[in-house]
Amino acid sequence: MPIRITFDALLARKGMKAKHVAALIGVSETQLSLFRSGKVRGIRFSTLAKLCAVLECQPGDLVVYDADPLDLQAADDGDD
Amino acid sequence: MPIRITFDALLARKGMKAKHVAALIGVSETQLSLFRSGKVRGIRFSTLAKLCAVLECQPGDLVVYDADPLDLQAADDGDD
DNA sequence: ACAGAAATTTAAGTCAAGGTTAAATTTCAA
DNA sequence: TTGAAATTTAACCTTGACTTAAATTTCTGT
Repeated sequence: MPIRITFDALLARKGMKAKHVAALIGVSETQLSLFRSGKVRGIRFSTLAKLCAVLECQPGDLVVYDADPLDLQAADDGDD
Repeated sequence: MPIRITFDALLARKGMKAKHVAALIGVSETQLSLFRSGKVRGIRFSTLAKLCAVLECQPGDLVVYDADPLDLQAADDGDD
């Protein structure tokens, strides 16, 4: 999966604990952990917005794309 | 919804037509149109990756967060 | 003004997965 | 070593990202 979650860097920079963030944005620790470790296949904008609000960041600070020349060929059949 | 889709700017910059992008990444024109106009509430990373691949961009170039001081208060009850 | 392409919208439907709670296990820091 | 933080698994619920189809609207060129 060429989409990588860069959550830890933000957390560290803000000096916050995941548990605290989860409580602040009203999401379960479970889900935040799954997101954090790249185990989710998508995200709702409502959740993304809350994360950005709490961490005072942009979506691009949480989710990045690792370019891969094979992505375009693989667009038709199933990827990830 | 504080998440805003900045798709049109990219499209124009690349000089591509939405129909073409839809065909390239294997997504319906319908869905791309809905995404483009901010009518979807989330996105799968597989789709996001394909968009990034075709448009040669980062997630942050497609999705931005408009900071709103009310977001944190609204985190508990329903937003969007 | 006309014609065709591109884009939007609505509707109806499928189903993957984002989300939850609960509980056990593992990791981390004082 | 002891408790808090984090991870993982499982079972479940519900949303909504997707699809196709078809009608309508907007855009573009001639």
